[in-house]
Amino acid sequence: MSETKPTLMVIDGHSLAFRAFFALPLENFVNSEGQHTNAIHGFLSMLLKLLQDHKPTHLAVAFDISRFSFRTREYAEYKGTRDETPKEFKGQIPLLEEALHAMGVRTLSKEDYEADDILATLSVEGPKAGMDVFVVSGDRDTIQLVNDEVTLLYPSVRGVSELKHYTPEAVRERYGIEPEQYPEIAALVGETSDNLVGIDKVGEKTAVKWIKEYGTVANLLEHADEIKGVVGNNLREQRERAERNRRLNKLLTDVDLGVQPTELLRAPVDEAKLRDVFQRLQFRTLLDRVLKQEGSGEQVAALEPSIQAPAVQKLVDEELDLWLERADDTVAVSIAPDGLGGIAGFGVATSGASAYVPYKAGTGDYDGFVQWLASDAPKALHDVKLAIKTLDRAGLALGGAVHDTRVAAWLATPTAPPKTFELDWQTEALLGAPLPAPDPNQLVPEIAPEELGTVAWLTGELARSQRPRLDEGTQGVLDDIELPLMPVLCRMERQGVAMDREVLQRIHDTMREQAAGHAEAAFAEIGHEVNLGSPKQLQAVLFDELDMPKTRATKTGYSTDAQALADLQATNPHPFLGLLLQHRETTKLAQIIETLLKAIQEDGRIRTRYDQTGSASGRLSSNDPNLQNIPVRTEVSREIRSAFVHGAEFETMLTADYSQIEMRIMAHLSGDEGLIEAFNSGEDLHRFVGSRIFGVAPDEVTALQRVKVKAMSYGLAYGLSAFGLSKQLRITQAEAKTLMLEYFERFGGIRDYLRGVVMQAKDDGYTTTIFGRRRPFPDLSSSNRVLRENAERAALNSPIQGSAADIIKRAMLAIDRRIVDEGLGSRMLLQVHDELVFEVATGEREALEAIVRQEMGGAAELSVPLDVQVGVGPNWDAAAH
DNA sequence: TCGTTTACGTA
DNA sequence: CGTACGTAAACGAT
Repeated sequence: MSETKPTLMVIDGHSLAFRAFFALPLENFVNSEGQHTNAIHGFLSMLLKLLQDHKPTHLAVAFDISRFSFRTREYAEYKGTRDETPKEFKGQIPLLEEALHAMGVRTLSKEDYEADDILATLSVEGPKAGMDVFVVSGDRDTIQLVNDEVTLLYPSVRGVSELKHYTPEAVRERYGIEPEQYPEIAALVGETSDNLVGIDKVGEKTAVKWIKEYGTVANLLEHADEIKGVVGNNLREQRERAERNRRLNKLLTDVDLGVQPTELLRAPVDEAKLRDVFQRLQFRTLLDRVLKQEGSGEQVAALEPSIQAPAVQKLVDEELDLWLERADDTVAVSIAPDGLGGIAGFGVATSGASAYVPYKAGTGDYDGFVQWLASDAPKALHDVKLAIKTLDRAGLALGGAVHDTRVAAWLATPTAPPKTFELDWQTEALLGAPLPAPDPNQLVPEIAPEELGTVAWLTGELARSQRPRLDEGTQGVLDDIELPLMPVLCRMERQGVAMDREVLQRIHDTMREQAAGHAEAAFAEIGHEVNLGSPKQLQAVLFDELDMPKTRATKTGYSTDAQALADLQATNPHPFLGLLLQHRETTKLAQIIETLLKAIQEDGRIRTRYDQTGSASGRLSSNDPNLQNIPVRTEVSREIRSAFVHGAEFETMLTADYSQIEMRIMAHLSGDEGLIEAFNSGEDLHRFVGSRIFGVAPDEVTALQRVKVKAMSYGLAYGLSAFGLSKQLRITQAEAKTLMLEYFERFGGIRDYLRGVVMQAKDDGYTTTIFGRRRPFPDLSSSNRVLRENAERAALNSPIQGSAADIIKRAMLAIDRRIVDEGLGSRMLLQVHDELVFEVATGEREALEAIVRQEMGGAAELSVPLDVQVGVGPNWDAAAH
């Protein structure tokens, strides 16, 4: 193979990234934390193509440090026409640099100079060191750099994927001049993008003609009196413009870069770093592309999988016991259910060894292992809650779960899409290793037993990579709240809640009957049938047939929601509207009841599943069925709640809820003395607040005043605006504004606190709850106002809602511990964010109530008391009163 | 059959 | 132009 000339490629980073930013749709490239990535993605894509096409031996990417340089000092308006760089773009540059470094690419920048000057310097120094140079830039000034050794790759207007190659020949063809003459032309014509104004009436044609004749601007100006006509006059009058332009568009070729071109030899890709950066950017395909194209031979070979799991051994009997005994560190565990409620096998792994355990229940061969599973020996698993349930069904217990890769992923980025918490996603994205998966064509999909060891090992690898990344607060939440909560939630899910089928059936029939009546009457009003459940058909009826005024716009037309219908009823009363609303209400209730009836299991109980990773705030969510949104507001809906009963062997139901916990948390976090006093006074909160605002005695606060104050107080924690408040209270915006001002005059600490939360979150990029739970808020710095203001409201709410979630979770832990420790037969069944529902074993009513009051009340030390309302009754509805 | 949109239940 | 959720029906694309 013959010696080939080394090739240096120098890229103007900002210029190319900026083109990528506008070429790729912003909204399609955003990671789960809201970080925009289109410029990074586009840039790296283009870089890969450049590397593939030109195979440079040396490479550097130059960045401007700021928009200020020696040029702006000479001419303040230089590039002054450019708009402020979009925030969405700016934020991508540090990440792009990080990605480049991970790819072994040097980045260069120099205070007081532009990236173009770096390009120019290397264009001179490269050939001196015997290199050919490719300059990649979207700035036309770089045309002056082109010569036999230097080729300019210039993005065409068509986008980022096609680059025009400017060789001296191509420059001559395009402009009819030598490359080094380009700035002479540009100085005369001007350059809008640099805010350099040229000579009036002089365009490219004239400029080229002049430069062909006189060679340079300087020489042209010496002979300025030879030029005839208006343009000649203009040239003479505006000569300083041309001179200034020529000074500014000359690129410096002697910038001290502190690095020789030969030192820009391409470094190998740092795969670990690359995976880390790309994981954060959520670039999966690009990762493969980079590794395939740029990874060394070995790295490419190692891609599947990129990390090597230790060989999996089969362990039984004494070998198994010995293995466990020798594993002195945390052991990662994976479990394979057999699909029949039992367990087919386990995987176990330490950092250096992995094994699988074929399991047969009832043989006694696994006594040691079973004991170890239940023991405190530290274990890491993916989805501990599911593991506990699976084991429990098989008659086994799990102890010592010190890490859960699923919940840890959620705690780290609670706003990420749910799939990113899953094991397969994490192993692929973070470790670059596919998770062994069963052959989907199998009748009973099962992974090969030895693969269980690999699953466990990958879980362990993840755990080892996750834990050090968690900040102290998050680690505390994981260790002290989420992990210990898992067995508690398992018990609640296993127990379920007893239902009275007959009650539900009766209400259901009534609702269906009423709904049919409403529908029939509604049809009579408009003279034909229509699907009342179809917003589209309703729009036709309301806005075309009945010619009602248009309501709030939706994506597909106009709203027909309850609020819109009520508004219409106020302005354009029509019997159809009322009947439609009634129909909505009755069918909704009937539907809810049907869902509940279907969910009742053979033993007459409903079992929900609590999703510990289901919210961004730290709350639980409930599904299949959702028992956290059972109706409560209307008479009929309370009847539904009366169908939630205690099991036959229990004495009664008990419910306990925190009253105004979010306001109390606000009082605590804000330190607002007025609000703290309100809670410590024992006076009705809204009455107290109302008396302060309206300057009357608490018992003189009118009902209307109390309603207003209450709406204001509750709205605070959600970032309510004067507009929203006016809408809710049906008062004018001016009135709402006055109310808010008066409120904050008395309780200014709250306003200061809420503002402070947002400011802090802007600084940190995340909010924190009382117990250290974090939630990221990337959109707080968005230049998109809607996004930013949405983020601001979510951010100010987040420590409040999140702390409330922390507190009730802590209460659940404490209550569960007491119930277990004191050997009570009563059980905690439901959690509805600020409420806990129990069934009380015979004779335990007082004891349980004492425990619940004590542990809920003591779940956090705030500067105001945590008030707990407890009720007892034969069903959920009765107990709540 | 799927994903999206609309609507609506809770705290 | 008030936060956080889950579910269901209709609808249009597949």
